[in-house]
Amino acid sequence: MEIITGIPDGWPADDAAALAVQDELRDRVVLDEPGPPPGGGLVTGVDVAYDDERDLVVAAAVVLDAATLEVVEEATAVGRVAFPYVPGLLAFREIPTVLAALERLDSGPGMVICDGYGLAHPRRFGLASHLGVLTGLPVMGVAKNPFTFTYEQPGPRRGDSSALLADDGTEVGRALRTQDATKPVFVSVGHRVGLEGACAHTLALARRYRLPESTRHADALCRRALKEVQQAAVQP
DNA sequence: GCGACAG
DNA sequence: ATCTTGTCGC
Repeated sequence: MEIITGIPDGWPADDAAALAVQDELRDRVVLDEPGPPPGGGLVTGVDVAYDDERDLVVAAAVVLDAATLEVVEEATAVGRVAFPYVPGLLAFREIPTVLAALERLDSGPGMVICDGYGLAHPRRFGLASHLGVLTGLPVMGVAKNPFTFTYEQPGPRRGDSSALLADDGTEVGRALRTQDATKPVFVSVGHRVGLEGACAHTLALARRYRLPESTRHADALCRRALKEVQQAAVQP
């Protein structure tokens, strides 16, 4: 469980190289599929935690039964941080280790839900889109912040939503209220799923808390796994 | 030029 | 993301 995922050969070494990769992959995104029907099947939450001191990143993938919200399977992976944090280039920091965690699952992941954005991105190719193109899986993103985008405050009730807008007025996602009187989450499409379906999945997975159960489980697991790795580093 | 900016 | 104590509230 302490195998460290290597950074792939040819991984972008600077911003310019990363921008070129986004430019090359962006038109492989599939946006004309409605995606898997909400409320059933499998959904997999992915998330990462960092230790910048040791240059480590731990990724977690947690598979849930979308109907019952029961955990079906969990996997983690440890890697080297593959890129600095640059707004708009988040994917290059997380993807190698997230892929490693996904590959360690025995079950098929179904639809993947990640922290961050897909279409809602400066070049319309955020983490969720990137992960989708690399895996071929349906992927959507649920973010906690609006990034650089603007939105009208949605209604106060669970299920109320409003458009998340880019500078040019394009709808790149939705601000979706998942609980009464709590801050909305920001949903966007990654790959092979529509915005309506992505919002429906988000609501179905956020019955009780603001964030979907998938991301809550993945977040808890990668933090736990990171702590274990840190303990092992101190006490060999 | 300056500030803002998913995680 | 991460650094960090207590605290208000269901």
